[in-house]
Amino acid sequence: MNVQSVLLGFLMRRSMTGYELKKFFSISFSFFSGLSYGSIYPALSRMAKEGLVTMRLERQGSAPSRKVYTITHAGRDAFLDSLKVPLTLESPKSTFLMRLFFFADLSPQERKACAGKYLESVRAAQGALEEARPQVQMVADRYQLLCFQFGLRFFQDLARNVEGVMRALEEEDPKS
Amino acid sequence: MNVQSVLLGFLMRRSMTGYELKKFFSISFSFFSGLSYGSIYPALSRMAKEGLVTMRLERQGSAPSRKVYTITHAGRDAFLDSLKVPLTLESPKSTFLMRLFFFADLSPQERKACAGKYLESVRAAQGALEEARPQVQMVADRYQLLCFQFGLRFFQDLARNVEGVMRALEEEDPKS
DNA sequence: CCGGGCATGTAATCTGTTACATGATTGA
DNA sequence: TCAATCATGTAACAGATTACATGCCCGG
Repeated sequence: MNVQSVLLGFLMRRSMTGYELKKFFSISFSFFSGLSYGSIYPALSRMAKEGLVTMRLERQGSAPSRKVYTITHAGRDAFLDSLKVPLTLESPKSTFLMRLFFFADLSPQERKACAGKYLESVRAAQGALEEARPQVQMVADRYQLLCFQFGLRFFQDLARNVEGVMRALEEEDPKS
Repeated sequence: MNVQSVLLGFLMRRSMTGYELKKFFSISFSFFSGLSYGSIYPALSRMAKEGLVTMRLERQGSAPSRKVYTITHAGRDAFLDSLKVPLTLESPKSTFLMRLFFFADLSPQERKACAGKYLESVRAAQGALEEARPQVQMVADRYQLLCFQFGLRFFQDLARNVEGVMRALEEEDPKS
């Protein structure tokens, strides 16, 4: 699932400018992915060249022109095809996992501090996601809500997993 | 945690060639990350230039020479410093999450098939990891074992999460 | 004799981010 | 007047992967 598919997916819902796509993306997707203008604008240009979208220039007085992109039939086909490509399971690329792997090179205090801070950040992410719920519920369909819940659970599970590690660290060095 | 830090981390344990590093990496790390020669060899050359490692050429008759890399004092420092850099929480970049987001564009059957196949692959990964346990236990220290268990739990949690999605899909369309 | 493991490396490519560059409108 | 929002884009960089290129040794 690359930039192109995501952009097409949003354009399936309605026509938008690159700027709006980024905003939309930030609201709905923020917790599991990000997209920058540096990838959105070139992708839209390319897709227009390839006939997956059409562009309509909206001049508005002296204000900067908006480029409203609309998905074409070919674009829809490309998007629906991309939804059928078999998924590949990604490995849990966690910075914490990497760090944990080399915990032997840290002191007991450093180990606990590291795991503790990570746990905090996981809980913070979880909290932020929970607070975003009303916003998400405004724009999300049934499956996007499922997506949201998947994300919440993900962070909950992650927190529990890290808590397990912390318990193991405590057992090994109960003092301090 | 970039290529350099990982390589230095392994070289903290013992001196090795690029080839051995890759093998070591595959055994211990495979389930949460991968490294290719295309990134290992250039990194080792660069690190040698920067004085983080030293290289000893081992000629062995007509067989290809081995380049055995040994970590230097500067290398140790660099590695230990890299362990103290604060972790940033990464977002759950899951291909499944992306797909789920656009499930409205699939048929009920396609949705179930997608989630089902993904669940299968998660369970397969879980199984593969469990089978690798004896191998891991041979080479892993206490924290690397913790790492392994973290990975196992990760897949278990992921499977449960996907099962939750599948139940939601069933409720919506109980027939078939 | 041939496949697999040992051993090294480069070049092309991909896919994206960050920083830079510009400029108007609008509301506090 | 000043910050935020709207709006577009490029250039440099980053960090990797994949495919290519080479060649020996050993066991079956």
